[in-house]
Amino acid sequence: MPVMGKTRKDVVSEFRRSELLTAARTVFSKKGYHDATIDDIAEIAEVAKGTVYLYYKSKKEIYLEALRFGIETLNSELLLRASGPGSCLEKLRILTATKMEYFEENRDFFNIYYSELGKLPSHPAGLELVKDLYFKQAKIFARLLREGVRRGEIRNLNVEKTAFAIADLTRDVTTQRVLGFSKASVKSDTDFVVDFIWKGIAR
Amino acid sequence: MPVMGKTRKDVVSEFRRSELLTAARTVFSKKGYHDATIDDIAEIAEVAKGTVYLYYKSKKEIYLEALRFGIETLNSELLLRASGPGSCLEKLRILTATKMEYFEENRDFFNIYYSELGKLPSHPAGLELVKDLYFKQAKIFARLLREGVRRGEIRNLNVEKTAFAIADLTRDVTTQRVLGFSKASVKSDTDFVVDFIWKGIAR
Amino acid sequence: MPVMGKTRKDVVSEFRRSELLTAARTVFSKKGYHDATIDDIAEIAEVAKGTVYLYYKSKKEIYLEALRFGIETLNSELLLRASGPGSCLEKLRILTATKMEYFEENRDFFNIYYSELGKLPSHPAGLELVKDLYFKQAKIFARLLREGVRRGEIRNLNVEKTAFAIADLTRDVTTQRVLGFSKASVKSDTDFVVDFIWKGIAR
Amino acid sequence: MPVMGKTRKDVVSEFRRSELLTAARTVFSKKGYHDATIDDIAEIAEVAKGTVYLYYKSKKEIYLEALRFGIETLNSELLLRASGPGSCLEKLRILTATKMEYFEENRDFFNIYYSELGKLPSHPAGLELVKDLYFKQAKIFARLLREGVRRGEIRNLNVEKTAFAIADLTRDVTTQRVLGFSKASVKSDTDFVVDFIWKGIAR
DNA sequence: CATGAATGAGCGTTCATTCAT
DNA sequence: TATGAATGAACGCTCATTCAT
Repeated sequence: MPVMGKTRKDVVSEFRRSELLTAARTVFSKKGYHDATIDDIAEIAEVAKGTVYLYYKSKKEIYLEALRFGIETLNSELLLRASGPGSCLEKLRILTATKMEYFEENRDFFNIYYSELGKLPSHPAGLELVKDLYFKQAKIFARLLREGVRRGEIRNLNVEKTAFAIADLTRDVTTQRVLGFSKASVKSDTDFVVDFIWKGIAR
Repeated sequence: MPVMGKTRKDVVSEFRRSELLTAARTVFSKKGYHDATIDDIAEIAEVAKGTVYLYYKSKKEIYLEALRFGIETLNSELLLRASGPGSCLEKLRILTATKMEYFEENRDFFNIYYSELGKLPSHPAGLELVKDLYFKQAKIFARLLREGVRRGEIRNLNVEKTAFAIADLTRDVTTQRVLGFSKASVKSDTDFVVDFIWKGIAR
Repeated sequence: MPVMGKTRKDVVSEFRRSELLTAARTVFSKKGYHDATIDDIAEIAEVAKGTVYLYYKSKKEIYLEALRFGIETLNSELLLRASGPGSCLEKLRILTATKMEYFEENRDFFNIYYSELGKLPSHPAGLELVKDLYFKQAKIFARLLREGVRRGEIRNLNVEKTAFAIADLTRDVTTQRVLGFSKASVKSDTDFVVDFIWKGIAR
Repeated sequence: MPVMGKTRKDVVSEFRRSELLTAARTVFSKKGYHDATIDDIAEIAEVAKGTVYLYYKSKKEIYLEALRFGIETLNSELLLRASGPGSCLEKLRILTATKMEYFEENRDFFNIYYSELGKLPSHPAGLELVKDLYFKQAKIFARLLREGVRRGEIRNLNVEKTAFAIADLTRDVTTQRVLGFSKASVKSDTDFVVDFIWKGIAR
């Protein structure tokens, strides 16, 4: 009995997939890709091991899915906030704060993203994800920069490279937080990043 | 017949260790820690599997050794260059260039450093290495910044956080190079980083 | 549908454990602890190597389990028989016969017991087993002797040492049988042991 | 320059063999056959690993040689003492004491003999050694018994089986000493054995 | 003779994946 | 759909043995 294009089955199925994804994120975050086992994930998700394979066809798939989900959620959020009104500096602050807070609230995801990212290009499927992450996200910042340059709020600079640098700096500071090197508040660290960037790019 | 305190055997032994380290670096770089096998390393080094264990007592040891070697070599280089004369900007340029070039010439090392770093804190021995890397290197930049502030070349800012940010930015740009996102020359990328930083920190 | 507190699965699982234990006993008996491989055991039990680890967590565990099972079964049997009525000589004959027959019917176990015993005290878990074997069994004989002394059937002697000697003599004669040095019937060898002991201890 | 049929080389060679054998005995005793390594033996003997193979062609050979040497030394000693004058009881006491003391003074050997004996029949070469041990030694006791029977000092009994039993009892008591179950003096334990046996066999 | 670096077969154990129920 | 027992390929590490020096 399909409702809204989704049968009851579909709903249950999606629910399971999402439950598993959450479990996977927790486990991958805590143990890393290799030390995480399907059993770990199944246990957290409170299903049997075989059940995992009804929803994901391999360990790698569930891993990439967890990564993709986190990236896409973050990117949607950023896109949403970037499209609002405001000066370039205001938007930069909003985007940076959004990212910092997202990482802060989703350390599970950040750990996966941060610790396993470097190995992704070896997986064929991983490369696309990296592109998604770096490109889509950098694009958001790039558009912001371009607008700022046009409006004269920002000096003339290499937009692409700067966009990447901005995206990375947020990640870097979060890394320092995760490793315990920065004990400052999220707000304070956000301010630092925005300040550093703005000084570097403002006209 | 020992010469210069080293017997022929010592020389051969050191040569083997270094050969193995190079092989390990290649393999770890290509496959990551977990997917690399001792057999892979042995094959590249053109020795039998057992031979590896004559020089390193475990897979983890050879991995950490490869990482440590790369870090220490880089840090020595940086220390050396940082102690010379020159204005703050000149030194910043020298340090950044040194690091960029080192990563460029030692991509194997960079891959290990970049891709596995996130997992190191789980190894007890790895934590010390991370500290070495982040702290010692950040210290070098921090001293530079402090001097610049004193001399009035640099505006008043959070020296520690900025030092980390500078260290990270070089790494970030190299990542973009490794992933193929930046096709510019090392010099050009170096200039970008220095420019970005300097604009961000100059008085 | 649980019956008698055991589900079908429990039954299957116990069956497997016991199948594996039997296989292990065969293999350990033939090759000794070190030369036996998990593959050997798996092959005899007609399962894959990994399956063994579903039921026992290590080679040492399955080995100790095989040893423990044999010892406990024997000791139960002895305790049961020792508690019945009868003169001291009659009981001595019964116990000796029980042990001889048990070894005869469980040569696999005897081989493990005999051939690896000497190394057990090096395993921490093994020590307890040795104590179980030597102490519990010697105790059974010691109680018998003490009773005999009290009743005046047996001369005054060092009960503890004699108990050990009696326990050992049965083992010794079985060894001679296993090595092919004694071709006599179990009954005949049992008679010899009982006779030898009784002459040595009777008033 | 051969002297007494032995060249200097032969002497040196025999010396090395014996040094290695002593080392091997120590190591095998402490660790058992499998856990002992050629490296261990070489280290104790203060030679290089390769040197061991100049004198013994395999680990198994050196092990069997160590065992054989211990057995033959003991058997020679027993033969020597058994051929002297004296009553049957006196001789029994002398032989038992000799064996007990030999084991006591050569616990290294006893450990090998006791703990690994059971596995020997699986080695083809080992079987012969076992025969040597059991047969030759039992023969010594058997001859004694036969003489005793002839002289009327000993009752009529199964000489062969009794001889084995006597040989084993000495071993059994030593086992109890080694495992720490008997804290009595060698003399006291010897007395116990002789007494037990004599009561069991005397007319 | 002596050395010890090099070899490589071998084994215990793990775990992603499958499949009968 | 859901289960979880079974599978077997894979890998780190050891160590008896060889052989060039």
